[in-house]
Order: sequence, then structure tokens, then C-alpha cells
Amino acid sequence: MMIYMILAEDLQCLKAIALLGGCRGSVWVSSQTLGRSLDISPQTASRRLISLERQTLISRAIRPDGQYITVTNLGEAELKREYAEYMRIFNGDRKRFVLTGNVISGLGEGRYYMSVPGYRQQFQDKLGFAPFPGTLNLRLNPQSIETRKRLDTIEWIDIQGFNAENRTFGDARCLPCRIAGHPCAIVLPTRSHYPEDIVEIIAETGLRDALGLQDGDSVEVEIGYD
Amino acid sequence: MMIYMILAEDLQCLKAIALLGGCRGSVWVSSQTLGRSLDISPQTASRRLISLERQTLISRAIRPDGQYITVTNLGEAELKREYAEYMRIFNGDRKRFVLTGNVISGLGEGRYYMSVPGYRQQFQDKLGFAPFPGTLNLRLNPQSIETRKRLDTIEWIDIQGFNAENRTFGDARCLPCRIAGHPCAIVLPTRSHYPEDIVEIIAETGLRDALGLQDGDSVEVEIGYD
DNA sequence: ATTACTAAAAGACGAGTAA
DNA sequence: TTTACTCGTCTTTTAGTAA
Repeated sequence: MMIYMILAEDLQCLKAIALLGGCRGSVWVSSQTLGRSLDISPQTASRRLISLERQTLISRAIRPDGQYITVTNLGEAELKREYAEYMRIFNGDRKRFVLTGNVISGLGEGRYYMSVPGYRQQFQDKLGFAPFPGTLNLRLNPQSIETRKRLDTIEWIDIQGFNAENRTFGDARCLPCRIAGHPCAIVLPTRSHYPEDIVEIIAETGLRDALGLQDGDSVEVEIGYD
Repeated sequence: MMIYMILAEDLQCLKAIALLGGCRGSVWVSSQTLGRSLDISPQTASRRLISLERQTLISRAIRPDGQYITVTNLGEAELKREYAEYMRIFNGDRKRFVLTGNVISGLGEGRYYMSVPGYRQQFQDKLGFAPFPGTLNLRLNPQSIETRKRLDTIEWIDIQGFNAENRTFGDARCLPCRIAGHPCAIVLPTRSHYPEDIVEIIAETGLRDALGLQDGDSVEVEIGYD
């Protein structure tokens, strides 16, 4: 279970950088200023930064007057893991979210991927149902986009990529949810970028038919009610 | 600014205990199990627990088969501080909350306290207005009680206690908010216990008159929109 | 099995220094 | 001013042990 764990001191340092805005862009930092804010010597601060860089948790541009630091995706993921743990402590298990969006037409890619056995089997194993060959695509309303972002801090189920039919199928992740009581899951490619206002949903049955949905219809997606 | 700072290792250990449920009651832990979950030796785990106990961040009952640990209020406060920092990282400054409740009659104590100069002056200085002599009391609806709990993790403004008129006036804290656009603040005694479903609100003007409120009327309190 | 001590080993810290 | 090295010191860790 425990494969790798960030050191407590490194985490503390990473968090300090994130608090300065390191997740949103480059922030100026010097060993001295960082050291002061963490109550450690500039030397130690310098060493911490080197350590974080070696772990690719931050990236740096070193200048004569200090350094410009950005928290990498890996670093941000680490912080989100931590954040999620605090949410578990204080918000218990009622991590309930509701996304609202409107049905839109997809590109038909979902239908294809859902038919690939390498994916189907994993969904069956990990979600408890084999997906209907087709996905329901929703365009989220602005408020739900914010909620959607917060979902990145809770636990998704990993779907492993594989090779088949002379091509590569990438990693994905999914999050169980419900629409009008139907067990579904939000599916997302892990690596390639995906529009933040769109979610793609799979279920055991065709949701359009089952719920009589048409493009433009409003749909509520409930997460964490299981 | 930096008076005291919990060590990163101690924090990590405290968090692990909280994740086991240490904030909600006693949890069984042994040096070995704790060590395994933190990837440290049982000896180090033991030392960490001793350290946390010395800082009164946890309390322990040691038995031949392990120990029963509870996170103290101080320990929980420390974890909340940490949680709040992660919220700042990921939720930015839009820490927006809405409480909904119904107007109820208070005991008239609010009116008295708001007339005490030692409090009035502090409210003027720290909130930017001198409070109307009287408070608006709300009974929160169940959902808002949950939201109310989360407010404990964000930053309140401290109001210092003092001695005057041959008695002691205790510490308090307040949180700026708005009702129908009016700048207000939730006020709460720091030490004495206060019902979790009641909030007491002050403003520059009498809100009952200004908004035409009567007992039982529903009111929305917005926090973090400033 | 525990906790928690002592003592040896390991590792982190910060002063000094160079660039 | 920086960063980041070396090096002596000091702290922390863990093994071993007792209770």
C-alpha cells in the first residue's frame, strides 16, 4: 500500500510555496525568506528546495536575486492528497456533491472506447457494471464547474491503459455517481487535457433512452451518495 | 508573527491519529501500527506520541496492549489551521458560505454586551462599524448547521476580553458577513459553550427594523463575499 | 504482544565559503 | 544580495534491552 511517501518537512515546504501562489504560477522565493517563514536556516531551505526539485514536486528558475518556483502537477497532486485527508477528518464521509449540466452531443468517441474489451473489463471489475456502449456528455453550468474542480481532491478509481489492436489505450480514471438514482460514473482520460466544463458519463444502460433525455435537457449528477 | 510552530513530523503524526478518528473519540494505536502507517520505527512512533502528549495535542491512556489516544481541542485547532491553509490553496479566496436560519428572540444579553464600551470600541476598530445595541438571533436550519461547523476552519476576528465595572468580560470572536447586503458580523463567545444551531448577529443598524424582520422569518447570511 | 529507556549509527543542521 | 557546496556539530533515528 505504501509505495512512496513525501517527507513531512518536504510537504511543509511545498505547502508554503503553494500558499504563496506556487500552484497558480511562478512565485519569487529566496532561501532566506522561505527559511524565515518556516523557521529554518537559509541553508536548510535551500536544501529543501533542491530536494523538492529532485522529486519533481516543484520546478525552479534560479536567478542571481533568488528563484522563481512553480509547483508541478505532481506537487499539486500531492497537496490535493493531503487536502483530501483533512477533508476526511473534518467533513467525515459525507463528501456530497451535485453537478448540474445540460446534455450535449459527444463525438461518438465514448461509444468506441466503451466497446474496447480492455476498458470494459476494468469497468466491470471496478465499478460493478459493464458500460453501455455510449457516453452521456454534459456541459456543466458555471457553478458546477467550480464543484467539478473540487472533485479533483477526492478519490477517483484508476483505469489502467494498455496496448491492443496495434495502438495504445491511455490511462483513465472514473468516479462513481448517480443520475436520477441510476448508478453511473464520470470518466476522464488521465493524461490528455479535457475541457473543464464537460463531463462524460457512463452507465450500465443508455441514459438517454432510460431517462428520455435530449440535447439541452438539464441533468443533476450526484456524487458521494453511495 | 511566528510564535510557535508545530514540527512537521509531529503534525504528520497528529494527522494520522485524526484520520483514525482521534478527533471523534479514543482510538486504539500501538507504536508498531502507527509506525507502519507513517513508515517509521516503533521507537520513533513512541517518541512522537510522547512529544505530542507533552504539547497537549493528544491525551493518552496507556495499556499493556497499546494505547488509547484522543486528539485534544488544541490538537484539533492545530489541524483546523492546517486544513484552512489547504482551503486557501485550492479554494482561493472565494470561501463563500451561506447560512439560512429563522429569526428568534434572544435573551437580551446581546443588547447589553453591545453597549459595553470595551466591546463597542473593538468592533468599531476591527469591523469598521459600531454595533447597534442589540443582536439578531437566528436558529439555523439543519443543513446550515453543517456549514456553520465548517466556518470554524476559517479565520475569525478576535475580540479581546477585559475587566470593567467590577467584572470580567470574556474573549469573543466575530466573522464579517452580510444579510441582504447589510454588513454584519456573527459574534460568538470564545470560551463558554454556545448552541451550535444558533448564531448571533450584529450590525450597525437594527436589522429587525431595517429589514422588517419578525420572529420566524427566514434569513440568509452570506459569508466571505467581501 | 506492549512502552520506553539507553547507546550506537545515521542523518540533518547551520556556519563558513566560493561563485 | 543570491545559491549551494563542504564540514564539524548536534539532533534524530533505530537497535537492543528491561519492565
